[in-house]
Amino acid sequence: MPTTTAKGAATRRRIVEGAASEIRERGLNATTLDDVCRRSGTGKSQLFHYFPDGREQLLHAVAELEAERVFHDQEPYLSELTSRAAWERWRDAVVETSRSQGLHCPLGVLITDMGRHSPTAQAVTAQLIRQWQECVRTGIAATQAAGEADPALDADRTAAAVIAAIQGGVSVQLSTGSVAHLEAALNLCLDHMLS
Amino acid sequence: MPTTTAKGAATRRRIVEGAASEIRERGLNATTLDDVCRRSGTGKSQLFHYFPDGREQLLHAVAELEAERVFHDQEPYLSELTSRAAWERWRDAVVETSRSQGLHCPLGVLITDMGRHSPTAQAVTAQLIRQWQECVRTGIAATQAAGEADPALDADRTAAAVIAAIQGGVSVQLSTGSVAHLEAALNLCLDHMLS
DNA sequence: CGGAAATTGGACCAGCAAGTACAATCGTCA
DNA sequence: TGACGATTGTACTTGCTGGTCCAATTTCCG
Repeated sequence: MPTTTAKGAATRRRIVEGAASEIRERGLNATTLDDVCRRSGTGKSQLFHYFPDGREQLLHAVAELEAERVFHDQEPYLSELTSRAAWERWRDAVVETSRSQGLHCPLGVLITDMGRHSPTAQAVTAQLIRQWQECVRTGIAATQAAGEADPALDADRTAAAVIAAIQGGVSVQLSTGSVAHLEAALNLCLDHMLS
Repeated sequence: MPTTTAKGAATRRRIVEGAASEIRERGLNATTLDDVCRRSGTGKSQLFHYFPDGREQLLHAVAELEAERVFHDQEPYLSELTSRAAWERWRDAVVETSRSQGLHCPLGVLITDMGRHSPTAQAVTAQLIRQWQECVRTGIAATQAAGEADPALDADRTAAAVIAAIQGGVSVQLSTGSVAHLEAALNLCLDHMLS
């Protein structure tokens, strides 16, 4: 592994981001390394220079980038989940993000496309799920502490259910194009928690 | 399209079932037509004889088969959903099926793998979702009529949430190997409905 | 400056998978 | 039986994709 300069790091970044865009827009198995090179204005020699293990290694980097993006999108809402109004803002943000991104949703791509085939990407998604669920769990506990949520709920299991609801809504959206299921699932979770 | 004899129909069936097994066990993109031929004890000439449009057409047939299988597995439970005990039996059946099939779950394969890439398979999954959701909706309405479920619930939206919960639980399972999210999501739905 | 190391371009290779060609059988029905 | 269409085996073609090679060029740094 040669030491890398600023220029090299920039190229590497262009490659990863180009790959992420390409995968989001056209799907994982439809994306070839040549596509990535064309998109990022590089050649295969660069790609294999920065990712000596080839496709797998690049995919791992993409998975990390997408995981970070998903988490980053949620963060501003996740930290303030204590009131019903805050939960509803968060729900609206989730639905709206999913609607506007449509099939190009990083979460959907990450979990449904990448998660299964390469074990390395699977580790990244598992980590994302854990981290995300932990944030939701914290929000639920805070809402309970604020007296706005049913104190009898198991915060961790409920958080798991919320994550599954989102994931399921997104999956259905990927098949049908409609966010109705995502909305319904989130509404049910919120209604159950905040009563 | 030549007229097909009994022997031909049997061969065709073997091909579709072989393809379905192969896809369930090894994933969609890892399954080649040669794999399917080897598995079903046929050759490419048969495959293209019965599926002149090749891979796409075969995938469509596989999607139909899997959709039917998913629906058929649920059917005995879906028709008797009126009491809490019945809902719990159904939940246990869903979880157990998903657990035992693990990564070989037809539903997961169908929606997460096949649904997106070929529009024809997408139509099949959309149909499956509609049909399934309708059954759940009927069960919810029946439970409400029996006085065991909250009558204020919108049966259709609730059914949509339940479908999303299952789908999400299965998706998470495909990434993490654990059915905990599926269980949590279904439990939340049941708790919300039956109170 | 000047050389070593990093970076880049682009041709090339090997293998695999979808799809084709075609001839050889098999089955059925007049 | 015999002919015609359905069925099947095999070898082949074609295109693409991940990955390699190597020489040219740029960048860094004493």
